Amino acid sequence: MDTQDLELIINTLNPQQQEAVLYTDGPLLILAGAGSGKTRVLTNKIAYLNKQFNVPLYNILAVTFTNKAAKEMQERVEKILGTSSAHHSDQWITTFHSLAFKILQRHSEAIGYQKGLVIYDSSDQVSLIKKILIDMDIDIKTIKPRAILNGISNAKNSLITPETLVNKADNSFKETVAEAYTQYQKKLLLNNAMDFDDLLLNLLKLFKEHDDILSIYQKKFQYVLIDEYQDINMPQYMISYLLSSKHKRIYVVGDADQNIYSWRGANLQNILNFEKDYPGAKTILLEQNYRSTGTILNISNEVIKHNKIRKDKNLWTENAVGEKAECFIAHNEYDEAEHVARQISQSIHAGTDPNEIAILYRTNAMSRVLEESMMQLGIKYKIFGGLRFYERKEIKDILAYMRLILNPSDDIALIRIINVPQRKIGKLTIQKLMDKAFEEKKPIMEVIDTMTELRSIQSVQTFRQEINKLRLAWDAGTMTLTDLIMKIFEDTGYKKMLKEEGTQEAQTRSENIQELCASTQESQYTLEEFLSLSALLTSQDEAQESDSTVTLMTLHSAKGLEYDHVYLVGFEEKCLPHVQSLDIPTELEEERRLCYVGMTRARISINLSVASYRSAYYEKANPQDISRFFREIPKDLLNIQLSKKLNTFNHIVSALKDEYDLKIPAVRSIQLVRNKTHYDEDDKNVSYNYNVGDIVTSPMFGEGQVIKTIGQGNAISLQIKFPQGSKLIMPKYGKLTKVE
DNA sequence: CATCCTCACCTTTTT
DNA sequence: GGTGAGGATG
Ligand SMILES: Nc1ncnc2c1ncn2[C@@H]1O[C@H](COP(=O)(O)OP(=O)(O)OP(=O)(O)O)[C@@H](O)[C@H]1O
Repeated sequence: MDTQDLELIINTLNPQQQEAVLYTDGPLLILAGAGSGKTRVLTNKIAYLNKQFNVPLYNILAVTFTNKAAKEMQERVEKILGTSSAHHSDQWITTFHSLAFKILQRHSEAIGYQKGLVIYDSSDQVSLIKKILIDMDIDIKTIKPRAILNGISNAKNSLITPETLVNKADNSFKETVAEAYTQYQKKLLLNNAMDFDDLLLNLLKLFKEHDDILSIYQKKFQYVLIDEYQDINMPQYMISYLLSSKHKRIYVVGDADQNIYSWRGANLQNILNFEKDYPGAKTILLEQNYRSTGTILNISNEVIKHNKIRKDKNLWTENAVGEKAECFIAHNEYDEAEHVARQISQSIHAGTDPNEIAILYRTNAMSRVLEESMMQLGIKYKIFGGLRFYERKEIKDILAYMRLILNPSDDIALIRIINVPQRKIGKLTIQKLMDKAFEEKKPIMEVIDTMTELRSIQSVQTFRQEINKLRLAWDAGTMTLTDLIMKIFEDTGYKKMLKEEGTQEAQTRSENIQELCASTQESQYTLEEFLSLSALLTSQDEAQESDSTVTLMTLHSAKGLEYDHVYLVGFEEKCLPHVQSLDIPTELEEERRLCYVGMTRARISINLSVASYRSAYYEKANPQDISRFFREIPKDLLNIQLSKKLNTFNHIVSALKDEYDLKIPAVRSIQLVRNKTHYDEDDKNVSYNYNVGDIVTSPMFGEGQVIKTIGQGNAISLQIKFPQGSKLIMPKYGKLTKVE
């Protein structure tokens, strides 16, 4: 039996991969390009350690980049080992942040925290820092809270303490950051809370200050495996170093070309110096790509070669050559989105599994237009990123109640919900409570009784009683999380509030809370586990795999994933590469790596698209140049397709036409000619006579009503409201018929 | 104290 | 195009 399993683990790998799995004597660095099976090696290695050496899974620490990746790896390991190895409860295939949280929860007192740690997500951070800045008499209009938080986060990622930052501050902004940082950490501690960065820092602190505790985990984690090592930051590097410093059984995999998180402290040096930091380390290169077609690999390799700061590597495949990459030149982002949605729709009708299609973009904001097109064509899709479930107002409100029940000194939670639903406790009252708490350096709950002069003190006391009642009920220990959520929802009047609002939106919110409830039905978590988990879960973890849906996400989120068909939209200068990185060579190279990551997600096809004009949210449409990365793709591996909707003169087309074989859309070229002759006639003979209110039919959109006319004569444009939305159409081109 | 309105400004990427 | 701060009004 066992030997069979072992063979299964080994035989599905090529010789280099096998070597990587079998080598267990000391530090191991696996350097490899995209799709070469790095993750597969790690997965099989875990299975191998378990099967060959009987290493229980609880002695193996495997760190992945996202919770989703961790879950996937867990599932794959389970599949290889069979369900018999149900060490379910004590599995450590996880992310650095979850690892830190799990450990810190157990030892919070050792670093000056109490039990019941709370994790602050980014909106909690913002409200806390705002509060601090206001206390510091700083105008949050001139100094943006986000900027301060960035400064703090950068400091943390470089292991700089508040004190050091104060000493290093050499201008007033830095001084502000340093002072805010100091206050921020104090407040967090007071609220028994940590932000994401603190999880790592505090774990490090725990390990550094408590040899005995470190030693427990060094013994526990006999093997340390780390995926995506190129995107590890300083604290993460230190944590993995400490954990493996006794036994040196640390196996890491990474690809320097996929380093895309340097902006949040990921340091390439960590992987480049691995052999130096871990003397005697063995390095294995994986060079065969199993994921993509020859063409896709070729294109990606050519693009990434243009990075100067880079070691070249030889990545090859035995897969079929495959199709050329498509590149669609659209008029604007709407045209682009429509085209992408059409293509996808056709592809799905032709039998493609929607789950095997992904649309990738540089910024979250770009998803909206795409979503609209997907909806119009009735294509089911899911979005990674954007607003997470746990970041929705109503969910956070309920969670805030839960936080306050768990931890009465959580002022942020208190302020969030003290007047939701309304209890006639206004800004002034809250301000006074905050001031008092600030003065006395006590949590708000504890200063309430000293504030008898407040007009709405009665409401505040009632509120406190309400919370205390809920806490009492919970502490009795007979309630499940589901019960608690329902009780909060009903007893606080939240449900009533939503009901009375009566809007569609309120209905949705109510449903979301029900969903939160449902999600706790089967969980075994304690209240604090549940709360912190909810802060750690990202949008990536929430998606249900069951449906057949197309995936939309940012290039960053696509890391580590793979799809048959990849649509890479916004392949433009200022977009990819992003405008903010154009002047900074190192960041430009990171953009190129991002492009490389995106392209190498594809197994079968890459579909690029470019919008000739794109409007950045508040601006009007700006002409866009095609991405420099486009020119780095070998010409013979590209099929360029022009949109029918392009203006007669298009800057991208004229820039490309001498070098590239541009396919003029067949329909359009005929139309052009025909229109040209018509045009002359039109000029003389036809006068378009459309007025607001006219009913028209269009072959493309069906029946609609004119809601606006722009221009006149044969150059008239009509804004027409169709069932699926309003369109701007020129009757000259649009073949409209007037319905009398 | 609550609600409605206006105006400014905006996110690049995420655990 | 949307969110949040701040002001005017009930
Ligand atoms: N030896 C092999 N034989 C067949 N298929 C393989 C082999 N090794 C890996 N694969 C497949 O190749 C694909 C890529 O593997 P994997 O995700 O492990 O690569 P990776 O190096 O982690 O990629 P990336 O760095 O791009 O995320 C997967 O579908 C995997 O199943």
